[in-house]
Amino acid sequence: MSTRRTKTREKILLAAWKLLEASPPISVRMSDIAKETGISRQALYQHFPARSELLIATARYLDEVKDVDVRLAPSRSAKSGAERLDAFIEAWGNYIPEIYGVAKAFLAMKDTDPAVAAAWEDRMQAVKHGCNAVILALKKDGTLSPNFPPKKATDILWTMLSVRNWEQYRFECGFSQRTYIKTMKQVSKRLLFIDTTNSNK
Amino acid sequence: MSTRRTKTREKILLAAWKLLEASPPISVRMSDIAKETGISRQALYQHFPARSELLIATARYLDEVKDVDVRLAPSRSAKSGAERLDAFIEAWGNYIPEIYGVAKAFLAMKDTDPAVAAAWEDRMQAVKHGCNAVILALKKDGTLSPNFPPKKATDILWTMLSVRNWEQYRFECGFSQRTYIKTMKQVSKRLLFIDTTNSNK
DNA sequence: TTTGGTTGTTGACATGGTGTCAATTAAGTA
DNA sequence: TACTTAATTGACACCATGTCAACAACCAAA
Repeated sequence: MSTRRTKTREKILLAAWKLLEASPPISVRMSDIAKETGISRQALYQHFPARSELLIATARYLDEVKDVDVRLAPSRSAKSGAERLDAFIEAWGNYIPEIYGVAKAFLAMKDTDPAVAAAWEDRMQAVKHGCNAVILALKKDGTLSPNFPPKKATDILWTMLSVRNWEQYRFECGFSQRTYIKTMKQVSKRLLFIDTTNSNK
Repeated sequence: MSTRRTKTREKILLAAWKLLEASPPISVRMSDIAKETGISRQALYQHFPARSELLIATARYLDEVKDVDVRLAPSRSAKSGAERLDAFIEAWGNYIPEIYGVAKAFLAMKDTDPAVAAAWEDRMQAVKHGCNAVILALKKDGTLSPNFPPKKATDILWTMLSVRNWEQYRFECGFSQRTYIKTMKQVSKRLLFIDTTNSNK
């Protein structure tokens, strides 16, 4: 039971997380994380062979703590496709701000580090699967617009809900988080639902 | 007439452009640009005090060569709002791939360099103004959906047409450039047009 | 054609961040 | 207490950016 090692490791991940999620955002160096943890920079490398590994481990740690599956439960148990769409946007859309710091670090590094790119890709594919499930539920209900084949509808929804777009809406367009969620629901419905004389209230 | 200086400067910009636009994309260092230009790395700094300045100058050079205004002319002279929307998407959407290499370099650097961030911001605001003009034309026609106030419609269209989204559609979703354009036209129409018994063919 | 100023070249060096290594100290446990 | 594991310190390699100084090549005008 290397309890000491485990404890330090967790302290490191916690420190990394805290710094990455700091606002205003700062550039987080290995030395910053070491200082925040209360150990030497070199000791960091005994736990994580590279910055990229530490980043990936931090993401995994987040996954664990934040329990994504629980958050997505309402979406999965929704009765109609419409409800499922709303629940999914609610869950994922409100998850983004909680992971944004780490996500930003991933996005900044994925162009230079293949391992980071792969880890990011994984997570984004998971989101895409979520989108796809929503689209399939709509199709099953017969409420998916015939304008878009399911695959394409998935691509569109997925792109619409990207972290980059969240970033733009929040920081460039000045949307509040609430407005963001409301808008995404509104837009996705208008876009993906079959045309009826539907009033989207 | 420092014709020699001017000539070298242009050679540098051309080299930078060529390398940034290279496919597959590569990370472009000052030494790479120097080599491509046929001068020493240090000589580069006699023309551009920093990498960021060189990048910004390259963008300006692109602006000049590519003549954005001419491309946007069809959009501005469109008769209806609908035509204007199509023309704008066509112009901007087909412009993106031509500047993508440089845009990518901007996006990678704007988080660390304020000057780069400002230059990028400028260009994106120009695009946003284009989007806004489109929305206003729709409103004037009375064909803008009442679901979205003009400002919000602009934000949505602008975000939809971001370089990041183009990137995702092209490389993540595997859209062809043609499919991308077609999809953006289709989505924007469906989203922004007032509900009539419109068949979007 | 020589002189002078501009442009480019070479080599050396500072900086800042990542990652490595070796020797040493401090804990924690058998 | 003795052994193992974890952390510390200090030094160093690497790589990209950016700076500096001394020197060479070029072009133009007198």
